[in-house]
Amino acid sequence: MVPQIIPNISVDCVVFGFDANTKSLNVLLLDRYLESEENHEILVNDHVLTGYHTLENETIDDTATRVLRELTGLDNLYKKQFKVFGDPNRLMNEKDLIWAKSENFNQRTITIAYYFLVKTHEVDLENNQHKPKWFPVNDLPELGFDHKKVINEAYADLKAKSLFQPIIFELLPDKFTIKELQDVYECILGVEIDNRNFRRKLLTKKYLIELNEKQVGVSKKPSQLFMFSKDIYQKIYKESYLISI
Amino acid sequence: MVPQIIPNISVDCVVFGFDANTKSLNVLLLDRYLESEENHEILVNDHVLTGYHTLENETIDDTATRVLRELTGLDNLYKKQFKVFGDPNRLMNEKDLIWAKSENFNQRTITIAYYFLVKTHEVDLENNQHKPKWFPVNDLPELGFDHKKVINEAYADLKAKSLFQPIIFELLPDKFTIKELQDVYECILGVEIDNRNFRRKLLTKKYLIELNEKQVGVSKKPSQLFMFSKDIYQKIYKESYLISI
DNA sequence: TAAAAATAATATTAATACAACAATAAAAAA
DNA sequence: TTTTTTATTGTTGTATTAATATTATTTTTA
Repeated sequence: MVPQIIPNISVDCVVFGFDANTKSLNVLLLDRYLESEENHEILVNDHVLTGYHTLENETIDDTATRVLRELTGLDNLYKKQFKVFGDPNRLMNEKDLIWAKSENFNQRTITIAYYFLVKTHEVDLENNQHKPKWFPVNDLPELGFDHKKVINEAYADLKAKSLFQPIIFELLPDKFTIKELQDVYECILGVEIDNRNFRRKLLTKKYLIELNEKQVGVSKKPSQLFMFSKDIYQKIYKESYLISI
Repeated sequence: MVPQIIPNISVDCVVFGFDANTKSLNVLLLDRYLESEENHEILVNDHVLTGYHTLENETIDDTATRVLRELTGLDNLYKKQFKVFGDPNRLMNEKDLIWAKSENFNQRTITIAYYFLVKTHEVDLENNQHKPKWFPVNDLPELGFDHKKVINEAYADLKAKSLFQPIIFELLPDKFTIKELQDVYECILGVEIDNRNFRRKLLTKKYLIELNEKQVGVSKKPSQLFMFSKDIYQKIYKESYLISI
C-alpha cells in the first residue's frame, strides 16, 4: 500500500554546513533541470531546496526527518521548523510555472520550512543519486520558487539563535579547536571577533572539554582540541532574564 | 461568490493581553459547547483558541489578521507566526472527536499558530457576539484540541522574545509608568526585578519619552507617565553580537 | 491644618563582564 | 639552526550589573 501524500502541504529543508577551508556557511541545493521534448531547448536550469509532500499519518517533523535522511543518509540532525510559506502567489514566475506544469503541481501548496545543521564532512556527495551541491549562503545561485527568501529567513533565524543557544557545535566536527569555533561564529554572524577576548571567554566554559589531543598533519604549531559536552551544558544552563532592549 | 476555504489548513490565534489590576498575562478564549439533541446532555463544554481555515487566494498572514479582526474588531496588532501543529493525531481525545463529528471535520487538518499582543483595554468583550473571555496563562481552563500545548509554546516564544525585542509595549496603554512596565516584565518572565535597578536602567533609554503628564485619579502619589517611541528605537537600534552561551 | 499613609523617586558601592590593545611561545619547515 | 607560521597568553580602562535603604511627594484621614 503506497502511503498517500497530502497534495497541498509540503516541507522544504534548508541544510546548512560549514566549510572550514573556505570559512563559508553553505547550503545544500539540488539542480532543477528541464528540456523541451521537441527541440531539447533548456526550459529550466536552476536550483532548489530539497523538499517533499507530507504523507497522511506522518507528522510534519517526520516528513522533514525523512526528506533529510533520503538526501543525506543522516539521522539525528539538529532540526528547526522556523516558518511557513503560504503565499498563494509563491509559484508565479515563468520557470516555476513551466516546472509546475511538467510535475503536475497545479494547486496551491503551502510549505513548512525547516533548517538543519550538519557536519559537512559527514555528508557524502559523491555517491548520492540526488547530486546535491554546496553553495555559500552569501553567494547563492539562481533559485526556483521562493527558495531564496526561505534560505535568507532560515539564515536570519540561525544567526539570532546562535547567540544564545549552543547550536553552533552541530556544524563542527566532534573535536575542534577554539580557533575553528571562532571561525564559525565570525562566519555566521558576519563580524570579526577579537581572538584574545573570545578565547578567554570560551575557555572559562565548563562544557568545553579539553582533550588530550592536538591537531595532527598541520604545517604549523598544532592547536589544542576540545569537545562540547551537551550534558554539562544542560546541567549548568541557567535561563537568562537579562532585558536587552 | 463565496470564497472557498482550504479544508485541511487552518490558523489558530493565541491572543495575549495584560491585566494591570491582577498583574496577570491573559489569553483570550472562546467557549466550546455542545448538547446532545435527544436529552440535552452536555457533550462538550470547554474552551478553545480562535481560529479558522485559510481561504483560497489569501495568505496565511491575512487569515490570521482576518480572524483577529472578526474576534476583536482590532487591526494593526503585533502578530507572530510561531509554529505549525500538524500531528495526524492532534484531534484524538473524546470531546474533540464528538466536536469534529458535529462540525464535519473529518480529515487531517494542520494548523499554523500565531500569537497576538493586544492592549486589553482596547478590546470590548461586552458587545462581542463570540463571547470571548480572558484567562490567566498560568491558570488555564480545560482546553480542546492541542490548544494547551499551542498556548504554552506561544508563551515560551513570547518570553524569549521579550528579552531582546521591544514587544512588551504592545501590551501596555500608550501612556504608562515605569512601574507598570516593570509589572509586565515581572509577570511575563515570572521573576522579581529590583525596582531601583530597573528604573535606572530604563530611564537611560532614549526611546522612553517622559510626558508632561502624571497619573490622575489614583489615591497615592501619582507617577510620571512615559510613552515608547518606536521611531527612536529603530534609529538607535544596534544588532547585538554578544554570544551568551 | 496637621498627621498619617502610600507609593514614587533616588545614590552608592562592590563585583563582574566587556573592549581594546601586542608580545611571547611552540612547533614544523627550510 | 634559522625561518615561518600560528597558538597562546595578560593588562587595563570602561561599562554593566547586583545588591543594598532612604527621602520626597501626594492623597487621605483625623
